Amino acid sequence: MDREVILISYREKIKNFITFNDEEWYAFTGFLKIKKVKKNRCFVEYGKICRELGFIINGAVRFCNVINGQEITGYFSFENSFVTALKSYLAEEPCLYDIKTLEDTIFVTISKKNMEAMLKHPLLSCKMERFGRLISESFNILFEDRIKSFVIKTPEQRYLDLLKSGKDIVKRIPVQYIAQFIGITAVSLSRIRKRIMNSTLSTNRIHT
Amino acid sequence: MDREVILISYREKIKNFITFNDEEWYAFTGFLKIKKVKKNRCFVEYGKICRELGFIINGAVRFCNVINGQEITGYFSFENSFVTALKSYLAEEPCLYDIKTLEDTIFVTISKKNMEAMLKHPLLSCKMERFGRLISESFNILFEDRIKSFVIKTPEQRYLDLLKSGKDIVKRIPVQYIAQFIGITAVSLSRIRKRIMNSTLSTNRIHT
DNA sequence: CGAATTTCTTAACAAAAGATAAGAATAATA
DNA sequence: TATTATTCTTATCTTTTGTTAAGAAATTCG
Repeated sequence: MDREVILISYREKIKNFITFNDEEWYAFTGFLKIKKVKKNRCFVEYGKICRELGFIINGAVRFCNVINGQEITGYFSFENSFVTALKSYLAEEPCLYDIKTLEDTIFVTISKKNMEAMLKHPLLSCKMERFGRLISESFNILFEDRIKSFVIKTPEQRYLDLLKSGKDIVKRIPVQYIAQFIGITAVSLSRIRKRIMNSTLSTNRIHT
Repeated sequence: MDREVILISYREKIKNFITFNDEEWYAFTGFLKIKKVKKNRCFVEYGKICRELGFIINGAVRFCNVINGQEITGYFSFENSFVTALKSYLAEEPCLYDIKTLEDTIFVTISKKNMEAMLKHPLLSCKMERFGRLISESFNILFEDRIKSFVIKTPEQRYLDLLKSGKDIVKRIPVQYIAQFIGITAVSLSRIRKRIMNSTLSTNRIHT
């Protein structure tokens, strides 16, 4: 995919966040970069300051903590969503996890520097404030639900919710990562899955 | 406290998010309301759409889910922080929890309607986009840490982190609510506290 | 101050999750 | 296709948490 095609796709996909007239679009695209990252590589690396706000055109990433030498994946993002190491990006401090690609992934990125330039740019300033706000708010909505699920739900309920949601994460992500996403070990999730299967089976038997 | 005093305090406290010249301030304050809520009353009520962005001048609130007839508190906010039922406020959907005051609390609030008016107001528009963005981003930073703690830490570690942080929540909040905040029962936290105490004692003994 | 209420701790048992290791099922790739 | 490697499940045992109930400690309020 060449730059022009990717940017056209990007413009379409972010139109719920921001729209442009041609003049603005021309100015805006000058600040964008395309970044192609092969499978299992880092988009953001532990210990470094994340200076990019990304948007996934296609592909997927996982947010990956290393605890006692073992990887624990806390989150996923798929195509058509914004990705960044939020705290690191916002506070300009070293990132405490990796963001790694699960597949070959194409990003459109805005560097922090360019974002700040746009926030001062006469033509774009106000629009970019809004753009930033809407992106940030969309993260808030995701996060609020996720925190609530940890506070009021059991791991089993969280897994059932995931199944019900029918999200990409269920279809495309290895079970071990899903377990970590839920906050438990793979072994424990395996037991939960068995419990669910058994109770589903016995329920079906009653009804037939 | 009368309105003028409260607003002066507000202006000072939010200056990291937004600053005004006198003309802007005059316009801005026209959109603000003061809300005083007695202890143990709702600032936001389950099932209703939250249409206010609040800021706590003094007092404190808890975010309170009702599960099987039992209250579970998932979060707290204290003076000098913004409060709203985020998802409900942003998506204009019924709120799925209460926000209740822990003490008599004074809020400065911006109604959604007024916020939208300001976002169109020639003098304030761009500033308010930014204001909204910065508030939203500050929530994101809090949320990201909190989610990570659920994914990679045990309840015991989460409690120890809280102690280390020395936050108001440790000093001002009943233990049972802290347990819920951590995602466990009060009984379980009680055991954890005992474990910690014992290991602290034995450590001290070794060193003396 | 004293009674009543609420909050916190402890105990006992059940249920769930963590750790480790080994075997089955899948997927990758030579 | 056969081999290798990875991922998933199962088993066993330990640790932790949930549940319920009862008693201790602290608060509230008349």
